[in-house]
Amino acid sequence: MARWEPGTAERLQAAALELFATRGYERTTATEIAQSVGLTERTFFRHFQDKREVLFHGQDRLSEAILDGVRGAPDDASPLDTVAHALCALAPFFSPERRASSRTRKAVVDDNPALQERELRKLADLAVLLADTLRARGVGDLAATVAAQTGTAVFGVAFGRWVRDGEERGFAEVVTEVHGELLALAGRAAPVA
Amino acid sequence: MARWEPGTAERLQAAALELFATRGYERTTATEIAQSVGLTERTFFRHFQDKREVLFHGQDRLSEAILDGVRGAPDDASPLDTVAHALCALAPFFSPERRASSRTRKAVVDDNPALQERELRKLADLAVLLADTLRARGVGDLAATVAAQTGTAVFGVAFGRWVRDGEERGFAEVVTEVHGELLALAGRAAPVA
DNA sequence: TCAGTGATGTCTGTGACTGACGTCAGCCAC
DNA sequence: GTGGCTGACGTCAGTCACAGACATCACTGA
Repeated sequence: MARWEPGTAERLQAAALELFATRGYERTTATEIAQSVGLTERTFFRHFQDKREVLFHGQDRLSEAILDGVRGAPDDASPLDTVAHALCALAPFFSPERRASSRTRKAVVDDNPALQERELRKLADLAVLLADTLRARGVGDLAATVAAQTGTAVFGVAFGRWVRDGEERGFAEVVTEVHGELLALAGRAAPVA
Repeated sequence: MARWEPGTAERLQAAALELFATRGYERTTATEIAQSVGLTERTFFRHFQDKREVLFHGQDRLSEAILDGVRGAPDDASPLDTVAHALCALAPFFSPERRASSRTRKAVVDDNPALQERELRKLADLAVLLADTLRARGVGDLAATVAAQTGTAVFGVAFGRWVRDGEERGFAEVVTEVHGELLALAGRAAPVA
């Protein structure tokens, strides 16, 4: 038998989400989270750079999936379609069974400005990676930046709607709707401001 | 003569920017900022909710200007054009003389993740206000959300380019370029993903 | 003249984080 | 099988961002 149970970070994350959801983020200390799984505060901070990060553990798999989606898009797809395609490929991460826990987590984040800030930064970091990946596909600098920025905005809006809507709507469906709305808006706009 | 000099917040802000630019954000304590203008740490935190906020003092005037621009746009302008119009009206805030200090400030922010997070949140808060203002003009819910989100993305990209480019380019000109790029990208996209 | 106001200082406490160092089971070489 | 190495953890002490409670005192208006 191992000296320590494996999956320490995951246990800390689960305990943190539970405590945050019941007591609130600010009224939960890192010491409490650690103690609730039989560890010390110091160990908590060895696994996570800071207290907020515990809610974002494992999110890089999502980012990687998006980038893979971009890299796997047809060569002749436009930048915006490439991103939309990659977002739709994320559907497995947002299956109906995961909606409940996503909602709990989102409620916790929405309830605390500090957590919102971290979430926004993760999204911004993703936008930078997205732009890099688009540039690697030959997309021009400005076009890549704008497409990446717009794409993450679409992702954010779509995710919020997917979590909020009680009705059964697949994630890809919501992405398509939001993406379509963007194109409709652009179609009604003039090229010169 | 008044017991205390007026403009305490402004003096703290100037001192903070100076110290952050020379020593770096993390190696500057709130106590040091306060003492450099003859005040105490406690007074610093009476003027600013937290240490980061000192770099964002007075930014609400910018937000108000954007919202005014939206409210003052012609009634028949499309949502995206309305936002672009409002952004161009921001040019007085981004005059050539202010570019140097904007660049200093941006360098400080770009150098510190915590400051980036705060900046992103300010932008996100602006997007919410923008969406509300668009809705008040009769724009539909989803359209208002997407236009506001896209508009703040355009603002962010345009601001970054305006600060970065050494060449003399007016802010409105950069906004028009970025906005145009977005429309061009949308024109090359298909409505169904 | 005198109570009220507002910006400030002082004191004290909490909690997020960090560096240095000690501990100890499992693994590997010899 | 013994000794050393490693990795995950604990312990201790320290810094700093913030916040509550209370005192101070120039200025103000009645």
